[in-house]
Amino acid sequence: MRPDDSPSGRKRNPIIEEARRAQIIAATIETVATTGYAQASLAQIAQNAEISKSVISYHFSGKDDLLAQVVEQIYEDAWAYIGPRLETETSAAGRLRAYIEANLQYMKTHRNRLLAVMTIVGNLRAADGSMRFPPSSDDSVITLLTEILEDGRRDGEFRDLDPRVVAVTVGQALVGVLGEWAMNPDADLDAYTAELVVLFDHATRNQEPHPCP
Amino acid sequence: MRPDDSPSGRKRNPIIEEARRAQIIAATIETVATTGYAQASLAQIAQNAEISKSVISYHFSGKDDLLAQVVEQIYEDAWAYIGPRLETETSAAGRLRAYIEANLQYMKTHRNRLLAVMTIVGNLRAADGSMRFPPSSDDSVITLLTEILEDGRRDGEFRDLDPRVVAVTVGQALVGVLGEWAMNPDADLDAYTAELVVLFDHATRNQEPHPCP
Amino acid sequence: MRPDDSPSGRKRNPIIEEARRAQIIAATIETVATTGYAQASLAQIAQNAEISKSVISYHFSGKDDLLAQVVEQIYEDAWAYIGPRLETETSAAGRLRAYIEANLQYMKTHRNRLLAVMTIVGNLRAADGSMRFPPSSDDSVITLLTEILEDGRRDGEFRDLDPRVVAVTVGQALVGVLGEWAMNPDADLDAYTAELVVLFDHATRNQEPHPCP
Amino acid sequence: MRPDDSPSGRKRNPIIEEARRAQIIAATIETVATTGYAQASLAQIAQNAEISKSVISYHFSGKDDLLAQVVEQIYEDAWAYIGPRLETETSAAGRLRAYIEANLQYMKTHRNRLLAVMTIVGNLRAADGSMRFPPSSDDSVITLLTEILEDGRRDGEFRDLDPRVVAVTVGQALVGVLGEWAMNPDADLDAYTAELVVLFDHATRNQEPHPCP
DNA sequence: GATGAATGAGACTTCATTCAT
DNA sequence: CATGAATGAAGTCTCATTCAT
Repeated sequence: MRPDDSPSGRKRNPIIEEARRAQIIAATIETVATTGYAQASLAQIAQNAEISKSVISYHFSGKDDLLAQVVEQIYEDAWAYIGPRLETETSAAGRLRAYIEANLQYMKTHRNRLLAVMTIVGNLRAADGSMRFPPSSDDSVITLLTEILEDGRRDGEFRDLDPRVVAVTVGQALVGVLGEWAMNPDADLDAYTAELVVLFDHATRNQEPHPCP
Repeated sequence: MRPDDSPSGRKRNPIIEEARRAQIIAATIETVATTGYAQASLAQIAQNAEISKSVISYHFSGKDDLLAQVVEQIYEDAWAYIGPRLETETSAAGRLRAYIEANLQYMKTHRNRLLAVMTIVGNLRAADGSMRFPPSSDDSVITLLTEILEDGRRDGEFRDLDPRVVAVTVGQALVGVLGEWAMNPDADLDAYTAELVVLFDHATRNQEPHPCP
Repeated sequence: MRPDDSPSGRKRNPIIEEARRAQIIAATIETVATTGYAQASLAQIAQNAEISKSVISYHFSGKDDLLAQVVEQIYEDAWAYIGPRLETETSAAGRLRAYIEANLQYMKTHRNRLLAVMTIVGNLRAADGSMRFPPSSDDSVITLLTEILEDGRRDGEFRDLDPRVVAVTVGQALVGVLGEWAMNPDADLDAYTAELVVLFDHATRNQEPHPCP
Repeated sequence: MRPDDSPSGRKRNPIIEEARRAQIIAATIETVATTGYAQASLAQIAQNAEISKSVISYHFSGKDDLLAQVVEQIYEDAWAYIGPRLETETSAAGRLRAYIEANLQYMKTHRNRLLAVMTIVGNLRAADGSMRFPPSSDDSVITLLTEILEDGRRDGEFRDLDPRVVAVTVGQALVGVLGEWAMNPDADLDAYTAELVVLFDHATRNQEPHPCP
């Protein structure tokens, strides 16, 4: 039974609780990133965390719950890094560039989180067989990018593009570059970042006919 | 044990052999696409194929072998459709557009193959835990796109882009759009295709300053 | 460890102690009656009692101890109700009838105790696999009924029956009627009671040949 | 997956199949009778049967399925013994006596089946917590006895009794005597049988006032 | 060529129990 | 006196694989 379900009103120790949760989530990220979805059994995770299997059952209601919380935790964490870096930008193009750069920077410093989130998102299914997460990018990311692109188009910064298609493309381009880097850690992710920024600048910017003298 | 290894005195019947192989692969595609990687047990696949589990073991050396052959079969099949459609194009931009269109068209008519290949590629691992396939796009696809982009840049059709980064981006953009459509079959894939064509045209084309009269 | 065994310097508080014991036993009866033996885990019981699992371990030396005490408590309670109702009877037949009626009346007003005791008695085993309680009826009940029947036979009230067999039969007949009512709470337990009284009156009474005039 | 679910139309070997089924059921009866419900794990059963645990899963869809089939098998078997012994009787009283005698005789020669069926019936629950079998006696037994009693009452053989209550009482009396014997194998079951026959003869027979000369 | 049957490893989960606080 | 946390054993079940037929 999860502690939350306990009707006891007595003291709990949220610090230890949270510490264990974090430890288990970290071990899960490590295990999933290293061994893949199918091999990431609770036994492996517990071994990596150097705890007993049942501790996981004690803190999470099951394997699916654990994996889902891992993804949500990473999304939250990533957004805590990216969000502030968007607010300092004034133009839509600036925010688009900032998003691309911040996203790649975050993942660059958290390779295993990237691998774990990609793996889990692509595999975790609900009981009815439907996917538990949208593929590859959080829905809120697509929404955000769509808004940026709409803003830019309305203000004339961007050409007359389809915001949603381009948003999806940006999201997947990031995943693509990250996937390349995931497979080949020696790839120059900074160079990729720079190139992507230029690419989407070209792809989105409004190219008015030059006023000829 | 595969028949090839068996010095059995029986006559081999390559026709039946091949028919069974195809039947099993088809059932695997169906099963993986419908139920996901984890649920695609040999039992499920055999049930879909209306054969006994042991038949699979007879024709394939194991589950991994089966899944790998499924992917290779689909790649082969897709290329048989796409390849000819590139040859009629003369410009690099034309070939880039043709690739995007042909790829999406093929997947549009083979939804389950798309789902199966995405699922397997993202999950199948070698014994050492490393991925058995590059993520999301066949290496040969990236190579092809890289060549097209290099040609275009050399000939001045394209701007001074990084061919590999853009190639990866194109590949992932396709996967992204396909992923969208995979989740929401009602999405207008043709509209997405058109948008992608325009997007990458903008993203790659050389925008020389207009010669003013 | 039970407090009795602990030479702790703390003051014992027998009032709280007993209150907790009663609360836990009540929750156990409720849980066993409602969910069955296998589902009656300490966690479930603790949840029903709105206490922590460890409290149970503190007051009882283990699950088996708890269950055994539940049964003994119910037997004690039932006898406190039935006993006085026998003392007012003078004939063996009257005491037999009174026992049947009082037993069924007690269970009628304590349905969950009935269910709990039937469940536990039928399942709780000693370490060597032997049953911890005689099946369905307390030994002392059989002894009591046997004595009543012996008295009645000796005094000529009853026919020449085998006291023990009839005693067991009475006991099981009660269980049988209660079982019926346990499954179908709408059954008319009072009608059953009346019928049983008549039945065992016929079954036991000495039917001397009528002295014909 | 159970073989029944296999869509393969190819040959099955019902002989081996049935032999294994019988072997597993026998081992289950043995295990449940000996160790009780809670201790009768699949591991124990498999060990008694000297097979692997998974063989059980192969032939039965789960533990509940196995236990339910054990009960049904025993009921069937018992009826195959009892049924013919009723048909030779012409009076209701004769059939009542024959049922009592045949039932006890069957169980006397199959002590473990008795113990197993009592144990399983009292414990096996459906997913919603409700019992899977009526307590202590098959419904069809109660129905049969009720019919016999109704017949006897209609024909004037029996007094004006409540057929259902008496039927339940007979059923439970049998269980009671069997329970006694189950606990104490040295008990004289034949004596019990004779006593029960007399008891229910007295309890049911119509005692018309003797016609005095 | 194909199959039914069997296997053993390993998966997830639940449970009664213990211990420091 | 009570608790939250942790444990390890055991439970049921699924799976890929093998083998005699």
